[in-house]
Amino acid sequence: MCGRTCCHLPVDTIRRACRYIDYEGEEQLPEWKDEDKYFPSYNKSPQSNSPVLLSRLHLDKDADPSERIIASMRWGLIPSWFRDADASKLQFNTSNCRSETMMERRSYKVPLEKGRRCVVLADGFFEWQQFRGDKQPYFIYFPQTKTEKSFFSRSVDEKVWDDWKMLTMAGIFDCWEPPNGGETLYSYTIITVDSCKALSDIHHRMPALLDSEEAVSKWLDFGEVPIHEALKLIHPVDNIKFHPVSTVVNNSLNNTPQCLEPVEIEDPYLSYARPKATTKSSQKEEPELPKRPRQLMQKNPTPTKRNSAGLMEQWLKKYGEAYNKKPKIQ
DNA sequence: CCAGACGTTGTT
DNA sequence: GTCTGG
DNA sequence: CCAGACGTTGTT
DNA sequence: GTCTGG
Repeated sequence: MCGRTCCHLPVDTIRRACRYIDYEGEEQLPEWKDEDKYFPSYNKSPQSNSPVLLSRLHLDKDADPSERIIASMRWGLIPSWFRDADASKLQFNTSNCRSETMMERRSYKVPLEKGRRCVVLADGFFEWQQFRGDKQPYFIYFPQTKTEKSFFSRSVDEKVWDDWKMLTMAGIFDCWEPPNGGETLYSYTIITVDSCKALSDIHHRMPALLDSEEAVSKWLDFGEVPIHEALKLIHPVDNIKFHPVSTVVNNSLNNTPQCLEPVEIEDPYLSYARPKATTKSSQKEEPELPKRPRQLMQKNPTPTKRNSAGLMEQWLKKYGEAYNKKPKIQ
């Protein structure tokens, strides 16, 4: 599941991390709508704003459909029909959306049918593993080109973050007009799936990750890629790294780099070791033991099947597999 | 037809 | 136990 | 997601 | 606004 992220990079660094190649083969930096509504934090919770990618076609009627923009949006989707004057009065949770039922849920089906697909950006997300009533948080993120360790020390040179590969999560957004007037509120939900093998020891759900440029492009391009094609992108993704972090992250007010710092933890598997019951009378059901989380080395993701025609297909032929070969800016 | 919901997570 | 606020 | 509140009257 | 339950 996904109820906390880290997104601490400044606007310009994020824009550079989001450079991409459009269908004309041109390198682009996305424009940022509502730049001033984004506040970087090592500890972002629902109701706060984070950067999301979306097709410019949502805002400009005759934009190139492959053109991406970044917008600051509220985490926790407010359906367009919500009538209370205060968005925070919504009486149900929309920070996550189950992929299995999203086409049946009124709050998600309607925006999905309008093509309101977005890609939520973060340095990574946090997940809490439960054992013996305790909770161990982990930081979870895409594998990096530079060694992961170089990002997490206390005295890290902030410039190393220029090389961070941001996490890209599939989301749905909606637009809400405050009944008493004011600006349109853009808000989003993060789609969840069963967890991948690598994460299954930590938790049984995870956000739907888009782990290639091709997947991001298809999820965003609601003009070229119909829902039934886009839904094929929503599945567990194993291309992931993680490490345990301090419980400092538990309190969302703790906005410090310590939230990312790896910590040594007592092996929960060993901590469960105890004598086995030998008599029939004490043959109670043993509580299930959490397994030792392992850092699994993952292969490159297999490219998604290509189905759509026209510009999209041409673009894919040329750039679809250029994933990770980021062209330099200038 | 009207009334009322509209959502996810986890869990002994 | 359940909801709100961060 | 976790942390922390969960309530009213009247009072200084 | 739209769907489900009665």
